[in-house]
Amino acid sequence: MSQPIRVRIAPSPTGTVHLGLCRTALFNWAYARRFGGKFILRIEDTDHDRNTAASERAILEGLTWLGLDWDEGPDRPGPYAPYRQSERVARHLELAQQLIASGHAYRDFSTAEELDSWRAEQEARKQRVAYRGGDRNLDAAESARRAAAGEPFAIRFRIPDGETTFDDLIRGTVTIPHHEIDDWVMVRRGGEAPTYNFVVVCDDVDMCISHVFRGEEHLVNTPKQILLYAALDYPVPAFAHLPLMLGTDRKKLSKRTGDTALSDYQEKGYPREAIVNFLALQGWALDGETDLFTRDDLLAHFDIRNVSKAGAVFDPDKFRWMAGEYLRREDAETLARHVAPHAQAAGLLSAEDLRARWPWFQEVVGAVRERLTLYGDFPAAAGFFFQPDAEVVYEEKAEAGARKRAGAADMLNAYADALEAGALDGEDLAGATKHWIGERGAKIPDLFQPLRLALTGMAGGPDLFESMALLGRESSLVRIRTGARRLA
RNA sequence: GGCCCCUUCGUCUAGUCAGGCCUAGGACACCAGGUUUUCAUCCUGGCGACAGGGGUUCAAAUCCCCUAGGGGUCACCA
Repeated sequence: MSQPIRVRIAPSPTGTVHLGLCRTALFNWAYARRFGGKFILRIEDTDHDRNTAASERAILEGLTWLGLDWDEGPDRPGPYAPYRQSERVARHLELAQQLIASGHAYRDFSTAEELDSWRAEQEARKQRVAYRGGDRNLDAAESARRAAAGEPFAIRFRIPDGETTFDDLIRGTVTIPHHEIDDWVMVRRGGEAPTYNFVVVCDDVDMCISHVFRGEEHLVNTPKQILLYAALDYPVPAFAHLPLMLGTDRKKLSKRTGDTALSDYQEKGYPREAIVNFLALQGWALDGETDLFTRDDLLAHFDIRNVSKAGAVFDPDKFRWMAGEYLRREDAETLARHVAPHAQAAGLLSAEDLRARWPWFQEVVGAVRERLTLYGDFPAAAGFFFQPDAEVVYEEKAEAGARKRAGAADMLNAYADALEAGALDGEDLAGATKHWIGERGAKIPDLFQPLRLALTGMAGGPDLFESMALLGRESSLVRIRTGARRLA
């Protein structure tokens, strides 16, 4: 294995950017970066109705956002361009012809109807037999003549007798008997459209891919491809089949049991490093003790050989926890910057407000940071700071709690009076307030609970005095007076 | 159903290749305490697993065999 390390991710641009794709990309990327290889992005857009330009863009943006940079790709031309499979079809067809000439492939003139009836026969016989096309042994000259006459055909790979054994970097030795494998279609009837299993190998060959790391669902495809490498007379790359990411139903992660799109997590405000960290933990562990590790830790220790074999059930709770860990480690400035888009999206304040009151905004974020798990939690946690003073939204539970305090309204008014009179001025408003409560023969919650309601409308929240400072004297007083009125 | 892969706490996993350091470690979740003006954060403690059965060995989570369970795959989709 002295050849240079070149790994790749080959997503098809259909739909959203799936977390499974992100993890496969991450492992390929990490391997390339750890061992000084190249990471290639190739778009698998073999002509299909589902391919969209928007999806291709989403893939490039998503991977870029995650910080998984590639060395060669559709937007980053390298020595093996182009990096979009649809642009390489001429080459695929050329190789297909070459394989017909060498006898590794043959033209199958079977019609769709013939195929259907063959399949029906299998069904009836209750026993599956691999497809060996009727035209498999057609005389070469005859085959060429019919093709020249314009008769439509598909090109199939000729699976020899025997079995294929290969060494999987994660699973060890895997053997699959050939009688399980169809003579598979390399080029569809019509002669213009090559299939996935074919182009993948053609392109991996042409791009000198040394290691193929992909999902376990491709494990049984591997013999087909290995046989093709041999037919093309090209060294077989190393393979590693990653365990699948499973949903809570223990089946391949899908929308059935939760969010699977990277964009879902971006929109909810998961820190990107938390996503990378969590994805890495799906099948790989740094040392078994440390769950939280940096990208550098990953790059210093990652090896595909340490990836586990068993599928990993995706645990949304642990993912959220991890997001919170990363979020809370951010400094005030960074956190505020990450939270700002969510505050705007929720209509809390405009871009201009944000600019004009940036230092204040940072302090507000700082006041609630312990209550955030995701950036997107900010509007719910700190929304009250942005509500009109006379219209603070009271949560039912909070209001009920405040009403249980006898004389809550009077208490609030009296407290407002004291504040206005400057009776509590000084360094320590919290201490002065507690002293004030004691003088009146009341208990702390008698004031604090209604006060919290008046100020924030919530039952929980940041420190009351910090909140008042952030709200400002005027706003605070209006809110307290309003609270007294509403509780009366 | 055939074939292939997999199997340690509910979940993610360490330990398995090189059998003894494992009365199986960490984390999430959960439960119970503590800190706190509330909520949250934070701290402490608890609960909790080697799928089952046979071997091999002085010794097995670790090696071998069988069984069971789960998953993947069987397209002119990718």
